[in-house]
Formats: sequence, C-alpha cells, structure tokens
Amino acid sequence: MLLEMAKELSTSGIYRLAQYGRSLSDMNKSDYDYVSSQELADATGHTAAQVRKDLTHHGSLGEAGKGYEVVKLKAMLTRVFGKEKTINVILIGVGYLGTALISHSGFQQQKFKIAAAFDRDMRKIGTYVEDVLIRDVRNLESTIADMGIKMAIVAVPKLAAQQAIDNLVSAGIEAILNFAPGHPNVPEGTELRNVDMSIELDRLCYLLERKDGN
Amino acid sequence: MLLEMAKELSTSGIYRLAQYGRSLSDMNKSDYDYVSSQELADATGHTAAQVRKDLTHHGSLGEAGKGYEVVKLKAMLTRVFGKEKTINVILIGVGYLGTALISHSGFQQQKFKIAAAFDRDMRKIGTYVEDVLIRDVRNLESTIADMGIKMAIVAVPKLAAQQAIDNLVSAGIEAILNFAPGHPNVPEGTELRNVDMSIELDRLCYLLERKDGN
DNA sequence: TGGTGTGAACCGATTCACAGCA
DNA sequence: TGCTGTGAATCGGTTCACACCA
Repeated sequence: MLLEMAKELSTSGIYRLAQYGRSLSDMNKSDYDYVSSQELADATGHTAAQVRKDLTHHGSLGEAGKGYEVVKLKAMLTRVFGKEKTINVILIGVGYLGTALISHSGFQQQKFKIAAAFDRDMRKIGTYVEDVLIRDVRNLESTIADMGIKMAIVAVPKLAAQQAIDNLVSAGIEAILNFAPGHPNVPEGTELRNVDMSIELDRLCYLLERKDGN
Repeated sequence: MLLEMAKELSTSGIYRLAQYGRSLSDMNKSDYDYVSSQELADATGHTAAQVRKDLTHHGSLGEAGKGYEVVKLKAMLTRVFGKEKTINVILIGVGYLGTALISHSGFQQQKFKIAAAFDRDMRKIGTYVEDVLIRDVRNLESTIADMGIKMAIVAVPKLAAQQAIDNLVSAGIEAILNFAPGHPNVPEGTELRNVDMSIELDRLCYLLERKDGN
C-alpha cells in the first residue's frame, strides 16, 4: 500500500502517534532493532491493539512475528507530521513563559525551532534570549513573510491575546498554539490549539473530588 | 434531584465543564441574569445540546424558556470541582517555567494558589518570586504535611522529573500536573496529567500537513 | 414563544478475537 | 511460536428531535 491516502485521524489518534514517536526516542533502541506493539503500548499507557490500529492506519509496516523496525517507524512518523525538516516557529510575547519556551529543550529535540520572537516592550526589543533576537511586534508581518513561517506560539497576557492572534492571522500564520486563557476567535482554516493551565488543574480537582472523602 | 450521585464524567466532559465556568466569568453577566445553552455553546465552540447534556448530568438547574441562572450555575461548577475554597498547590522547579506559573494570573482568578515553591539550586532557595518563598526541596515532605497539600505542579527538566514525581508521591501528593516531557510513572491512585508542549506543536504540524499542498 | 430535558438514533473510536505470516 | 493486521462486536459519546414547561 504505497503512498496510501492519509485518512483523517482523530485528535486522540494524532496525540498517540506523537507519543509513540517520543517513546521511540526514549527507549534507546538502535534503528535496526524492532519494537512490538506491546512495548509501545506499555510505554504510552495504551493497548497493543490500539497501537497496531494506529500504525496500520498510515500504511502497514510491521513484520509478523518480529514487530516494527524502528527506523521505518520513525520515518513514517516523520512523514505523517511533515517534519522532514526542522519546523520554524515564531513566538509572540517574551515574558517568563515566552522565555521558558525559548529555553525549552524539548522543542529542539523534536525538530522545532523558535526562529523569531516578538514583544512590544521597547526594553526587550533588540536583546537576545539564548540565541533568539527579540523583535518589535510591528515587524511581525514582514518577518513572517521573509521567513516563510506558518506556525506561531502565543504567550502574551490574556487581554492581549485576541489582538495578537488577529495580527498573526492577517500576517498569514496558519497554525497557532495559544497559552493565554480564554477562547480567542480564529477564522475558518486557521488551526488553533489552546493550552489552559488552570483548566488542567480543574481536571485534577475534579478527579480528587471523586476520589477523596466525597 | 437533590444530592444526586455524581456519575463519572468523561475526560472531555470535565474539560467542557471547566470551559463553561471560564466563559461564565468572561461574559460579564450579573449573578441573577440567565444564560442559555446556546450562549455557552457559542462561547466555547460546542453545541447547545452538548451543553445541556453536560449540565443536566450534574443536576438539572435550567428553567424552561429562560435558561440557567448564572449564580446557580456557578455554584454547581464550584461544587463539582470541589473549589469552595482556594486550592493550595505546590510547585517543584522554579526556572523560567516555574516563575511563569507563579506569575500566571489565571490561577488566582480560578482560586488556585501556589502556596509553596521548591528548587534544589541553593542560589534560589530563600529568595522570593512574587510573594512565594522558594524552599529547599529537601523540606518537601514536611511542608506538604504541614500545609495539607494534595496537588503539585512539576516544572523541572525532563531528567529530574521522575525523581521529583516519586518524591511528591511518597510525600502524600495525590494529583500532579507535569510539564516535563516524557511519561513518568505514578502508582495507582495518583492522578497525573501531562502537558507536553511539543506534542501540541506536533498536532498542529499534522493538521498543516493535511491542509496544505499535500 | 423560547429554551430545557431526554430518549432514541447515530457515529466513531476502542476492544476482541483470531486468521495469517515469518 | 510470536506478533501483526483486521473484520466483527462493543462501547461510549454526540447529535437529533421533540415533548414539556414557564
């Protein structure tokens, strides 16, 4: 089944696929070792059947009795996520969170690079965090165009988020990872994912409530 | 249906419930106004039927023809999440991310308080970030016991995460929000939620792949 | 009239069980 | 024998449609 058409994959399916990729890097297997669906299942907390379904979904590459060849599996994941090359991303908002994101080692390992950072605080503009130059947010549009960037991370305060996102969209950004609380609007065709840390805490609260005394 | 038994709610159900709470704060309605399932649906991007199903699940409190009284809805949400009082949380790891979390205004608004922060860097211990004293991680256990804390946020580097989580568990922590990449192990009965920022970016990559040229 | 509450229908995702292959 | 690939069965969440109520 070469060049199979990529069927749509559910949100949780994408998430699991990404997890398999992480686990694969974490188990230090050589590229020519094999990994079984059961091993991947154990490492990620899913079931072996689930893993197999997910993997076959993108072209069958397992070998009966042996498992999946690590190098092939990695290649498949790279292709599915379109990560043949490092993905350049821009960052809006260089406060503590923005700085943390620039320093975040996980991005580099996963072939993401923060190619440019923007802020509107004149005291920050022109300085560097790690090796990333902080630029004036008024140059957003031209920088995005020059660099051909498609993805952005928003790490500005809640009240500035919608404006920042509007600017990104009109500058041609197609996918946004937003850390500001709230539910910013984006036009059809722009991908937006929100990470709301206090909602994550709420989930934990809910679980504790169900478990404890109550 | 007073004191209804709280049925288990799906992960996504909990998430939506938390979102309704946020939206409720954001729409500045008075406590005695009413809000319809349609309004909540628009604000959160779900369907009206979905909103109603979610809300009735925790006791019916809508009024036919009018909607849901804001004050009652808020009270219900507060009860479901066990947030009658401010929830004290501790933080492990006061790097950029940890500092960002301490400064994060969203927590305070949602009745979460970072009651104590820990690090193992002697230069940080004894100093303050905002009004939070940074303590020696070796005092973790006693502080948790003294303060009666149940929830923790882990913002240490990847390699230190499993150790930090083990320490938290043996100190009696029951719920952990982890920002380090990877899949730390926790014993049965401890709640763990992972926020992996590069997996979030991967999801966006996948979506872009499907949309663009490809 | 407007909007809730809910059974029924629908749909997709997960699990099961096993045939088939190295 | 060990492990994949996959149809079939199952499960649970979402949507639909409408009765009912203020």
